[in-house]
Amino acid sequence: MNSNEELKNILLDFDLLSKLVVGIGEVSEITGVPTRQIRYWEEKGIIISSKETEGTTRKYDYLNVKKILLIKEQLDDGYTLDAAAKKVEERMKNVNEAFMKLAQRSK
Amino acid sequence: MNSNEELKNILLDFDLLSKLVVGIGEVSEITGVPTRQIRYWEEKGIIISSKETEGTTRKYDYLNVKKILLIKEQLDDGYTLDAAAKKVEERMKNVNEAFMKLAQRSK
DNA sequence: CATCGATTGTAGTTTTGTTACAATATACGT
DNA sequence: ACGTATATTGTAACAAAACTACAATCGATG
Repeated sequence: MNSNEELKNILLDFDLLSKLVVGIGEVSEITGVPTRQIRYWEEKGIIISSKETEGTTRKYDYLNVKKILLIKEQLDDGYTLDAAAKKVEERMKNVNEAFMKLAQRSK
Repeated sequence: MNSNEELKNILLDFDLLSKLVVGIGEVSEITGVPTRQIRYWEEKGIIISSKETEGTTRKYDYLNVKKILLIKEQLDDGYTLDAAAKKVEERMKNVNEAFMKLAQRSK
């Protein structure tokens, strides 16, 4: 099986991938950021889980988790939370765009 | 930004994607298969969530969800559960392989 | 109609997540 | 040192989601 076929196999369900939303406990395990801290960032408007718009418990998709990881990086680098958030916001533009396009292409 | 760059952007965290494991309720919403039914398939050994190996509550990764979707398809086509499972097992070989390779490549 | 395969229902319990309060810590300017 | 702003953490009381272990149901086939 060649590379294109592999890719297609995944792309076919890229929209499935975008539906994989995990709980806050899982996010904490993946990223190493305590749940309490994640909720705090959310209070500040830096992270927006799917809860804001619907359900009762917070759910995080790939883009959210990615963002949390990036912010953590910046904090470790010595940036303030706001500065980290701003920097990451920029970087996320590219990630978002790429993700969305791939999701779109697979429909 | 060209296609390769987009792809790379995603591939960079393909291992993150593979860590996104969702709860049974979410799987049910995504696939349309009732939680009760998913647990039943698991009893029969057709689906293997992460619970068997670790935690206390079941978690499902992309491959698990994909498998559930495929089994549902086969059932709707009139196959028995065992037959569906067998057929899907074959198809999953390719999906597994592709997924693993992509995850690997991104390290 | 009895049996098998497949699914569904549910009570009672455990795990996970939520809010809303407050406490703590660190840094910075006056 | 003191006050202030930023950032994080703790926790009690409550709500949601998931778990197990029973049992019931339903359709097809011998």
